[in-house]
Amino acid sequence: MLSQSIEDYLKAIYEVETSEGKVSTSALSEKLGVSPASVTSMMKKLSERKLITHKRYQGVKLTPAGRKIALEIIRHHRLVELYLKEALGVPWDKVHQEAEKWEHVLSEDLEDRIDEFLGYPVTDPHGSPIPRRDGTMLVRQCSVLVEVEPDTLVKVVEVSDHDPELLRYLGTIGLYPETEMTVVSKQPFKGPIIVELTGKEHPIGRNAAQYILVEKAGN
Amino acid sequence: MLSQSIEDYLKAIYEVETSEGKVSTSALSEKLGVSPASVTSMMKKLSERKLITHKRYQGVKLTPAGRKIALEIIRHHRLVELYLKEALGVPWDKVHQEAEKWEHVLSEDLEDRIDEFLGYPVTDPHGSPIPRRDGTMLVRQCSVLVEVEPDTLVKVVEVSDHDPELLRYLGTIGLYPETEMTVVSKQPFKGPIIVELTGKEHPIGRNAAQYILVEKAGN
DNA sequence: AAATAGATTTAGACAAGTCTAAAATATTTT
DNA sequence: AAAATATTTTAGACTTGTCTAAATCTATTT
Repeated sequence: MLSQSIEDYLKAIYEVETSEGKVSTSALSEKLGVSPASVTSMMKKLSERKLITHKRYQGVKLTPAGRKIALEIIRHHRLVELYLKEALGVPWDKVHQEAEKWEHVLSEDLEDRIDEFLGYPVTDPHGSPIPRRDGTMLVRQCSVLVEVEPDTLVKVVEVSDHDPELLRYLGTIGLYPETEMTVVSKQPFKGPIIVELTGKEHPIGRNAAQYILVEKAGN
Repeated sequence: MLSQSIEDYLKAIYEVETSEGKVSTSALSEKLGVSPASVTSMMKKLSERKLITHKRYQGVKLTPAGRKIALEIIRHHRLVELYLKEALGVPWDKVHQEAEKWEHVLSEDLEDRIDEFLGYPVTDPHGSPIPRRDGTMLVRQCSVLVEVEPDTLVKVVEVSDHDPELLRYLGTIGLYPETEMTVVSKQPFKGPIIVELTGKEHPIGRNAAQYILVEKAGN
């Protein structure tokens, strides 16, 4: 069995790897809320176990074995998020926090039962793809909302789950994965992006719009 | 926040206290699968935190604060057991093992949602009473099956969850909490107890019968 | 290309929880 | 009641994961 710490590190490495390409000590330190020195010492341990490769002073990379484990944890996390929402009505801005704990205690048996209960779902409540048991994951082609040209009809694909407050705001304006909306305008000087959705216009900060993934819709 | 270890110790102390009255170092050592020395050192820590009182070489006792925490954990455990059975169809011989992990990661919010989903239940799948949020718990008057006189109609109240194999056997003969059955005979020389249930007779070992609680039924 | 700033690693300490072996205390047997 | 046995505690070590401070390496600036 792997410790919860090791699981957390592998997941963080996977996430940084996907979102930023290179995985630095400081990025992990920040993401996990531990000192850089702690990261280095854990990297040593993960290297010895062949879960990552580590070149001194150059970042870190998952081995296939490490990636497999990271994806299992992420699968747990996302299945649990969806389960909590569907089965127990936990609001979408709270499921992440709960799943952070549950992902480490989910047995394979329960994973399967939850998967079945949910009808073998493909995405979690934020639209993130749920890794399959075999370690593969759906890849989608989509754009960041902040980069979409005005006057485009888009469909929301995914919203980052890292900020509960953003999720609550998006909930109040009805912006969820699968929602269609029109990008009306981009205000200058890093001003907000205006979207139209169920007949109303809503501002979305540039910063927030970094965390919303969309694809061109309909037409 | 309390560590998982501390929670496990408090729960174990509560359980030994209820089932044996006196809580010795060796009983805890056995129950928790750690060395006696480890128990002593943890007792020191729990004493300092005023969760137990400890007299050297005489056992240990929960303080009201310690008991409250123990009961919260047990509440989590039993709610989760019932939830896993009701909502996800986990068989009753497996819920205990899962609940051992989940009891430590259940938030108050989720505890309430599960409680509501289950309709504010009073007992878990093995018939054990679920402590209430306020730290009180139903007390019932019942007998150990092994001590019941033959020719008595009894109703099963509670079955210990400590041995999955026993639970599977009892499941196959249809012996669950709330089931009514007749004690037919007690075989001599520590032989089995014979019970009649849905028209058939089944043997139950003396040892197993220690773990089955019943009350006089009907009449 | 040298100086400086920034990132990473090393060294050494600490806390939690465990262990084994030895010492201290209780209990049981003779 | 003394001896033998069993239980509990102490002492000291080990592991995991963390930290701070200092040393080392890399990248940037001038």
